[in-house]
Amino acid sequence: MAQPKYTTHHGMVDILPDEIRKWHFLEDLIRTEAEKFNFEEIRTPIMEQTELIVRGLGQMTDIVSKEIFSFSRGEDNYVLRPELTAPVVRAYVENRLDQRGGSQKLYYIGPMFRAERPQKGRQRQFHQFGLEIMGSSDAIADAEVIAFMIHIYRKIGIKNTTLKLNSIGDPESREKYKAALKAHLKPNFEKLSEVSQKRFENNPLRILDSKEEEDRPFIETAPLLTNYLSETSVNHYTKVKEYLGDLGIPFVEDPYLVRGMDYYTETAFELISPDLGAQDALAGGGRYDLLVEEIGGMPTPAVGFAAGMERLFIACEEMGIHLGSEKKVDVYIVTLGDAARKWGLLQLSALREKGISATMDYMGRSMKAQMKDANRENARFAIIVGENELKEGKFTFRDMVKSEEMLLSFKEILNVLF
RNA sequence: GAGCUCGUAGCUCAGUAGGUUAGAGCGCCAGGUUGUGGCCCUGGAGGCCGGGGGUUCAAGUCCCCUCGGGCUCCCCA
Repeated sequence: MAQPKYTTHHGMVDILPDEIRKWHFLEDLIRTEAEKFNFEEIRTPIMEQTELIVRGLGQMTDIVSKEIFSFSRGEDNYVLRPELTAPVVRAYVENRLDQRGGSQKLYYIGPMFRAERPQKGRQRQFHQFGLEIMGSSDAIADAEVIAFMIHIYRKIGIKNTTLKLNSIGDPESREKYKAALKAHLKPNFEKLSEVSQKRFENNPLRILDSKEEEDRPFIETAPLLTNYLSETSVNHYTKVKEYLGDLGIPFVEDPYLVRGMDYYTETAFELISPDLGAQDALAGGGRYDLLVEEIGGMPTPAVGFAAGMERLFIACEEMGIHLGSEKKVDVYIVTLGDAARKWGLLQLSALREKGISATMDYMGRSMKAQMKDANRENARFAIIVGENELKEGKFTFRDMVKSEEMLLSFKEILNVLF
């Protein structure tokens, strides 16, 4: 096929009418379930100040160092948001949401942008939903965040998942651990993979995450972060695990789980699925107790997660789950002749006024073509109107499912439709 | 940034050792039914065989370049 003149940018996809129903279904589900958990939606701009993202996620992270779309205009630096935790925290601080009292429970749905090489489950514009609880350091908050996340996947029927859990502690214990880890790796520095060598100074924790074969022996013998956690961190982590157990949410502890953003503290978790291929993370999140202060707000503990919507759809496909209903319309008005077309146009509004969805042919096609169209559009009923019907004031009212017809006045049709 | 792989109708794909006007199924349009959908039958529209160059009497088919898609590494949703 010849390549069209204009196409979407690499890694950016159109969501077409045939697939929009599953999006609506998922969005509706997220909204109704989030409200059951008493979360409120927040919408922030697609673009933020570059500095917010750099400071928030960390200069050295992969996302900031090579995956953000940014540009400047005059004095201002813009960035297409690569995630929403930092922007939500910004909004929380900027709008003094803490003054609403209590902890703030926020959820969001929307597009994110990362300049990566697209592949299965990875696009440059993709969609996430997620939630954040601001103002609570209690493990109950961690448990609720995870519970909501799991709840959504259970509700949809995606069962083949694993919840990975870890605690990365507070900054002090992490510093102590980093020192110990570096001491352990240093004698074999030359044998480490190239990426790991690069991370040795600026981000040694991520070496634990390495999938490079040559790193494995050193990772396996490395000290565990778990053993360097402060008493407070251990207590918090223990509580989280206890609550998850009580809630009947199975999890696997993964002491090597380290997440990509610098703002994480304490609890870190990831929901993975073997159905996704190489990009196996359905959702991920954790606690970020220092981010609010980092961005200029009062010290405020917080925890949240983000989930990839496209990846959720991939998991559904693999499991044969169909989201959303078929497209349909209540009434299709089939018209013959100009007078009938005008009559149809007027009755469309009358039907819609009553809350009935209705449509008609706009192309002046034959009756057969209109019936075919009504069928394709999944019309429940067809109203057929020509010269005779107009004269008599009685219209052919066809039940498209039962294939039965009656001759009724428009008023009688309205009665049947209720 | 690196590697692998694939580009033939709207979609899924056939195209035999290079050989005349490039095919099928689905979808679309029309007719069979002068006012009736889904099933069936018939017909039609729709392809610079991704683009450019080369080899050859002859290229969808072979070679080179290029563009685009998909997958993988890294990392993440």
